[in-house]
Amino acid sequence: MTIRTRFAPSPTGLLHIGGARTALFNYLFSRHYGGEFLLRVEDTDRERSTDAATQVILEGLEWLGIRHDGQTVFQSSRQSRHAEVAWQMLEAGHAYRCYLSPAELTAMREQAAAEKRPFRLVSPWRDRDPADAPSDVKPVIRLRAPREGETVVEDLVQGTVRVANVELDDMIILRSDGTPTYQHAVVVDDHDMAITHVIRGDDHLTNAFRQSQVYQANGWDIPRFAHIPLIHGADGAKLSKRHGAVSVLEFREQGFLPEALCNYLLRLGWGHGDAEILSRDEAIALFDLDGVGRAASRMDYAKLTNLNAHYLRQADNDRLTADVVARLGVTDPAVIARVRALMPGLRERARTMVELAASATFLTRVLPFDFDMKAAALLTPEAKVMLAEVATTLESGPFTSEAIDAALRGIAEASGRKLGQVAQPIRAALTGTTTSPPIDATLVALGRDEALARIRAAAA
RNA sequence: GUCCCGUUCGUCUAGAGGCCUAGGACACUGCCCUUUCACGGCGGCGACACGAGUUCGAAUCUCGUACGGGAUACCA
Repeated sequence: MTIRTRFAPSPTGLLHIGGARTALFNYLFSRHYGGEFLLRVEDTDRERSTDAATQVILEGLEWLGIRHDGQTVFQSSRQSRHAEVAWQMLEAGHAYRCYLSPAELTAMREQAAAEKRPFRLVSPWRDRDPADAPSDVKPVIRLRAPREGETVVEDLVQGTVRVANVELDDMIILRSDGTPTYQHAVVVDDHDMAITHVIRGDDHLTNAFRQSQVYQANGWDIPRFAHIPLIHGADGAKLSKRHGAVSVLEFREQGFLPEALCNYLLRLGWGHGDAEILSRDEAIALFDLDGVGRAASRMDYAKLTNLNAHYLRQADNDRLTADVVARLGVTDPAVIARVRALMPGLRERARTMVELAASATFLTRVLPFDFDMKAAALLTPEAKVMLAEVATTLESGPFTSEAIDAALRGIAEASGRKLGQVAQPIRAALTGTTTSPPIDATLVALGRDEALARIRAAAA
């Protein structure tokens, strides 16, 4: 049997990291078993769904490199099929028309609350003669759920979960306006799409009971369920805007690489021995549902950042340069060349693209520029004399890393200074700061003309 | 309220009755390396929520308590 999974977001907001991880797990699981991964946009709530949100979800998945198979299914386009199934269930006696008005429902609920007893709706219309139906109320269609026994869900992550059927009331499958409810639509769609494994957040665990009943009423095979724990904020509370970046696209803005985010998300709630760094291929080879934990996990930016630094160090220099140049708004080919030249040294020192870009800004400066406090302090009268000497020395000879290194060591030795005492003032002159990649590489990236101009300006 | 789920270092996790004096990673921290900043290397700190029980033996099994989370919609 071909394994088929799906990711079914509702386009009512952003693609947050919890959703992204759910998509990742579905994707990895299907790939691991050589199956298919489908995408279904659950836009049945017309009020809250927007095209913009759909686009954000699509863009987020693409950025993360989570590709789905086949056409994207829009749930709204399947409403007639949902209704059709509802009518069939009605005809077969697995569902019934309920004429309870919203007002009556509210009254029943309030009374139950007042009496401090749990509210379990038992609709009088479940067994009442439809001939008694009031003519002024448009009915909803409710599932005729079993009243006795229990419903059991064999969950691949949570284990066997069971609930007494008396706890579950007859849910609405078709609203009075003829539109399907989510609980019904999901089942019909998953069945029609031949989904074999439903992997989703555990906030849906209790929905699985009701959905199982719909499958059973229709005589359909129930897919395997896997309810994965939610991701919480660093404070342990449910993820929300106040936790900083929530949307995956925000992570992109904050300078995280998609491969780093995927690796981080994979390890959040899933483990495989001591494996920490996993490429996409390794993840596909190793991923399985038995490695998924049951407890909610917290978002940890420090770990994400550390992972990002790892991937930054092995990323392609041209790719990083393009990103940095875009973030800095640089268009001058000469400056772009400097950034590219120094990229191997820069990327060793940054943890995010934002930091990388910041570390490259000195390459875009135009004389005269400001020095930060520490850099300015390095430019003592004595240092300025030395800088003039350095400038003179570097005027001739090959302007290569090796030659520059040799020349600077010569100056240090001749003047009885440590190399650091020579390099730091040069670094200050070149960058206006006290940190940069190795001084020889920095000089080479800037080019002889620009480098000497900066050193002379600082020596003056 | 009721139903369902969960609980190992600060965080992510390894752990499927003896291999656990509980391992790894991040964070924090000491030292080394060093051309600044990083990287790296070697150390340190640090956890089985609590209480009963089963067992020769429990982080691992059972029950209870506490604390979290989710669900209880003509939302998804």
